[in-house]
Amino acid sequence: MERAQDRIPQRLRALPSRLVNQVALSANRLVDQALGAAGLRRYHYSLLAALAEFGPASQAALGRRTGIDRSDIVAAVNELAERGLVERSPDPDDRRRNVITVTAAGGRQLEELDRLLSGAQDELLASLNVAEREQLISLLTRVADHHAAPH
Amino acid sequence: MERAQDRIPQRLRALPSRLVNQVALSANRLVDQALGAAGLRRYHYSLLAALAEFGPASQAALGRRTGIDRSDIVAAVNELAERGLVERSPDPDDRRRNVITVTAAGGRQLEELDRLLSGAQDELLASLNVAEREQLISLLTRVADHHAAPH
DNA sequence: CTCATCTCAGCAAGACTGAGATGT
DNA sequence: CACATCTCAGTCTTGCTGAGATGA
Repeated sequence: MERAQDRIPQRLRALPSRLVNQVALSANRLVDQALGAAGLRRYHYSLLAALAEFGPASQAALGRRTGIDRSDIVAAVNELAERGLVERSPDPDDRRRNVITVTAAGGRQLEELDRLLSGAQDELLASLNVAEREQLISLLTRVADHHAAPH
Repeated sequence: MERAQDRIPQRLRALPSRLVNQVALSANRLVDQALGAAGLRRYHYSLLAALAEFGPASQAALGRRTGIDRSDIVAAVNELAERGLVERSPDPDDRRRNVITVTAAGGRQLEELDRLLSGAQDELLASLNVAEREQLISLLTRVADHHAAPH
């Protein structure tokens, strides 16, 4: 019989790449939980956020802005439309496109999701004070930007 | 036609949970690339590291120490054994178990993987100086530990 | 003709579940 | 008997690719 909690190798515990993955896992768990309280998922929030910030858009543009694959946008928009949070209508200027628009209910839902998400971030960073949170965000942003850059 | 690079919503860019995910993605890409140079994967490194630090172990113990699922250990150990990096032999004290042992070649391979991985971490954190790297690691460790704790 | 858009069908990898065979 | 171990088969989810239909 082995000890209940086996120790994790130091080589692994110290690896930044692994640390970041663990934190990402916790983050995803907390965020999924929070958004799940509203019956929605991460990509729903991404879509609503993109629509709220940049206004009505084609599904292709939404895909580029949120990083959601072209193939998956269809179903996600369907789900939002079924709940009355967005409307899909043909673009009169370019009949290949659907223009997606947030409804009033969608706007209210987004505010609610913002509150839920903000709570999840607080939980995630609960062990850090305000200055430390800002520092972590700043460092992560620099690392992320460095690799997102047009190489 | 849309602009080539669509802007990402500020709500998303600012979210710590999202930042951490982006960084984790870059980390995984770099690490996979580095280990791929030796023809191995992340879980192979985890296994070799666990064996090197805690000595020969059963497959079940390896699973607990590395977080690899019991079902996936079998194949991973097979792959390492085929390459002659570990040996699988029946445990004389408990005949349900296989005892997995690192070979000399496995030890050398681990050192090589350590070098490759260390290079990947450097690439990942290239935009930070040494003090900043330590700070990031310390903050991430605190966040990770806070959520890993036996709640 | 070319390219973009929307849509669907299907693949591949990863994380997991269930269950059987063996042994403690 | 309950439980641990090793193994295989199969499921589910996610991110992606390919291709067809429509239209600019």
